Amino acid sequence: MQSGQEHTLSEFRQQCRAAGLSLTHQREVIFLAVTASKGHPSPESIYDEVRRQIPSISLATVYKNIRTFLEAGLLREVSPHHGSLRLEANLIDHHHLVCTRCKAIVDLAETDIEPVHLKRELPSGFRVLRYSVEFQGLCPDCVADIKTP
Amino acid sequence: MQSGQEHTLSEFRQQCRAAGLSLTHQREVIFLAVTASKGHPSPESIYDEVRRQIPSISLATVYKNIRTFLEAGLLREVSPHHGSLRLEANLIDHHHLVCTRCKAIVDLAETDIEPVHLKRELPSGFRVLRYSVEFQGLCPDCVADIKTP
DNA sequence: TATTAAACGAGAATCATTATCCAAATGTCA
DNA sequence: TGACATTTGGATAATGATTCTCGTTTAATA
Repeated sequence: MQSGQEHTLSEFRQQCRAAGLSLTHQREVIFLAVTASKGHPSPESIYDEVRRQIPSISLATVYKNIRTFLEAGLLREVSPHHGSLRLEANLIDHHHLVCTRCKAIVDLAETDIEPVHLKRELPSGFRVLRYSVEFQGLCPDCVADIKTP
Repeated sequence: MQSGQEHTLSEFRQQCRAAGLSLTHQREVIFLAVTASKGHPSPESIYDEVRRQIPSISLATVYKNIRTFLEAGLLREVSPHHGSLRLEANLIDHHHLVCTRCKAIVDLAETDIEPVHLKRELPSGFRVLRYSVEFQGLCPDCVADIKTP
């Protein structure tokens, strides 16, 4: 185990306890693999990584625990609607309101927000073509559903 | 056919001509179904809609043409990495640089941009919990690849 | 340490999407 | 306009990602 993971590990154990999740070796290795990954890994790439330490682990176990961690708030998914392709015919720059509960997406006109300003230079060499702001939250329907379940 | 689609339709025909795409009845109905949809439809929901006008259409035809439209730039997909779940352990608010070519995602600290300001109220009832800015473009590697293929 | 509930592993099942292959429609040019 | 070459459509098989099932193993706790 590399140095620097001890802290993450004890934090992880504490988070599991707080969330009422059993501590298993598989869970520790999976979670550490995600945090150790510099990028934004896919379940498959985590599986590849974890198998180096637990060759017998099942892909289903990786998926199951990733989902558990997402539900417990220990991990987050980058895109709130990765499951199915979503289309738009509006090619003009604009922004999105996304309901994290029902996955609804509502457009917000480019002119509805002040232009975004960078405080510093971007990582070298990245060529930005456009940007869009994603406001995450709850749509009116889901707000109502939560208040009166 | 509802009023107001004639304009979209003639525009569509012109875009197809410009892109060298054959004009078919299926393509027209599919494209109009996407533009008529107020939200951000999935292929499946477009299929359901289109079948009301062309009951014999195949789901594969819908997918094929959606892909064609995306490649020709007639449509856009909402999420640049919808294909596979991507994780992050960084729960602190931050932003993303996304390479539209190789799908790489790089974090940008919350403090790297000026706070986003709304010019007007959001659509009523939407409760915003957080926002993040997605800068789309090309990462250094892909910039280099394009220059020297 | 014995009991019980939760988690694991293997593989089947499901869902979204793409590929294949033949028939039908489109585009073009004489 | 008619014939031909090309593209597209429809049906269905195949693939890839993800979830489910079920019998076995492990963790939590008394």
